[in-house]
Amino acid sequence: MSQEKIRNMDEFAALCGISRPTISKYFNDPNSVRPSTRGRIEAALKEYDYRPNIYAMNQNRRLTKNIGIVVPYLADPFFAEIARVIERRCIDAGFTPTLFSSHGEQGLECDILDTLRSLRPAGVLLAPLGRASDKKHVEDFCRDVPTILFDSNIEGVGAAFVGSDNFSFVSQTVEYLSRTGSAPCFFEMRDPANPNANKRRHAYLEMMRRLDLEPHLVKIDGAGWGFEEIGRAGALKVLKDDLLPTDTVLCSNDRLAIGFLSACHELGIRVGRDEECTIRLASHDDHPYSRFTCPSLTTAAHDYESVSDHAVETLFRLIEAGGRLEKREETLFAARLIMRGSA
Amino acid sequence: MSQEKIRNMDEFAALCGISRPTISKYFNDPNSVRPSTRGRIEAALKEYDYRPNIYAMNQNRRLTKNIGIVVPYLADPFFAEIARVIERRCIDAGFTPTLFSSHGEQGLECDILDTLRSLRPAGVLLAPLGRASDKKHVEDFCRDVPTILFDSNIEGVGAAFVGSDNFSFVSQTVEYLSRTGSAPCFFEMRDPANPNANKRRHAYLEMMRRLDLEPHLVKIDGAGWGFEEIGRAGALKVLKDDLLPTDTVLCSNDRLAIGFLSACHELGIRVGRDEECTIRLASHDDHPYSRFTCPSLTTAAHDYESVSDHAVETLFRLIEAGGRLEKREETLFAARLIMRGSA
DNA sequence: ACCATTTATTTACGCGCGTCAAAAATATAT
DNA sequence: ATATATTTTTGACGCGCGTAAATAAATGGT
Repeated sequence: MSQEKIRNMDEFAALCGISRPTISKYFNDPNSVRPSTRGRIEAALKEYDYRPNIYAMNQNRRLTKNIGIVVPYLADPFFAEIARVIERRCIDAGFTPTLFSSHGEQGLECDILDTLRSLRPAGVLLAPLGRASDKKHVEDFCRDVPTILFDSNIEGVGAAFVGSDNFSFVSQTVEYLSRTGSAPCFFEMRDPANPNANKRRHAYLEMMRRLDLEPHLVKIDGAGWGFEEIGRAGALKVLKDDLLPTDTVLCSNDRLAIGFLSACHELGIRVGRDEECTIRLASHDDHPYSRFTCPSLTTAAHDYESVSDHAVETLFRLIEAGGRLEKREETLFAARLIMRGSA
Repeated sequence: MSQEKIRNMDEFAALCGISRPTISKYFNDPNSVRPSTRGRIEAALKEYDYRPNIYAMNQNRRLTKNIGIVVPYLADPFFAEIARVIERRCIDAGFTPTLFSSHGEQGLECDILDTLRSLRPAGVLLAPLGRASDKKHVEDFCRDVPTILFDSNIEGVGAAFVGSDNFSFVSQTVEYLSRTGSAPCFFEMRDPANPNANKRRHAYLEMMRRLDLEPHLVKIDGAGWGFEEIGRAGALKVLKDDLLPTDTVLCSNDRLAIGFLSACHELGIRVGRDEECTIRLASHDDHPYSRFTCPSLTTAAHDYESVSDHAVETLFRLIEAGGRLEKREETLFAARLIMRGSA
């Protein structure tokens, strides 16, 4: 490989023996030039490693090849995992994804959207904070930038929503639990930030009604995104005060359940479906760690693959269509029940 | 707020009644203009919301205000957490951090460095893959871009390294374990990707030598970043075949320990320091979930704050110094022993 | 070998901002 | 009030690339 530093596209074009506009065309779409030309360019690319100045490129393109990925809380392995898959899909499609985490803060989410707007991305995949989002700010953003919402929906905002079907999660866990033992109570935060939590509560109540069982909501205090600690503290209180109406507990999500398990262990309460266990515990999300808890967690799994694939595909469709879809789409994927040791 | 869209800095300057170069100066450093001027600009900024085109800005600046943050595996909450802290520090200092994850893949790490190079960042905070890194590629990158390594060191590469003192981790756990019970064996992957793992093994051997105890290394198979599963599978094998030389186990890191605990639960083996427990387990890292395991994990905690603060501060110093430090710095922070239920 | 079609080249302009030098305006000190 | 130092303005150039129109060359089918 030659060691000369190439300053710009003009120099590189000269070294190729090809005109600059053709080189420019190549970088915008390698297939838009004749195969023989492409070959010559790529040969030169091997020899002198030249990369166009992205800032100059993006300044003049009406749309960049950037894609913004925004999640509410990256320290939650669930989001880290889905972000990873989405990122990969975008790269494979020739885009440049940039990952942002709102860290559970409204202000930061707004800042990220502002930054993103000035990055003029081709499109954005946004998992909003939910109830904690500045709805108007998100709405304004989605009007200007082609955006797909995922994980948590905001009615009417964005070109489409792709997520999981909360009813399918809860119906399967409730059905399974009540079929194999006593009916579950529903363990959740009093004031959940994520709209999925509300959907799950409603699904629980609806399922219990259908099965003609008496519903019990166990609401615990706590704010923020430290769900494990909130679940642990809530469970300690509930267990100590003997406030649990049943021996079967269905947590709104796995992170609460992880905290619940921790509290049980602390109090010497055994969880599982064996004889000597006094509590059965199930949950929702199939958090990456839920298979390693003690006992491992019976839960309803997101269809990660489908959600991320469909979100990305929808975004590409949206981009191709010039930023507008005929009408707002909502796609929900069903859960898969994963039976493990805890229930 | 007025609704007119401002197209460029010229228009905004006209609306302010201030010349464009002064506006430009303001955006580069708000304190470089007279307070009265600054006031007028900021008043106008409230009224018409204008933001300079970042692409045009960065094209002409010799150095951008971007900072790259690269971690080996973002789905590991340890890295997610440290990335979060670092990100925040950079934002507060007026930089624009961009987060990248190598997802444990050498190729991706190289791609990220290439992308980063063309982003012309002011500086980069890089936690390399370690042994899996393409050392030459990283070295070349560090020659061109001001880079601070963190978490895992590559000798002589980058302007500085900031990390944790592995000896301090292991010395504390080994000392504690052997003082309060039988001496620990060391449970680790046969072929660890992270160089810290090797340092920890050496520290274990050295500590055992100093305490005049017989060391036992328990090496398990497995590759990749799914440490929990590797730990679980390894522990299952070791426990079933009764290969454990002692009743006290020290895991190289918490994620292996989480897998170990899972295996113990599966086999009905009780872990902890109580009478009825047969195994004591300790580990290193203070992984965000280690307080919620059953039992909670006795571990040695990173000084997250100090590592991230010092890494960021060193990077700022490096940037101010124009990209060169007098000599390569290495800073290690001591661990803090966290005693919990498992040992 | 011819013509129609596709592809590449030439030339030139514009994008939005950084930056520089010289001149003008303003602030601070005496 | 005057001299000096600081800040702002004016005017102009350049950055590296996208893009468009007109022209030239290459291709491919007959």
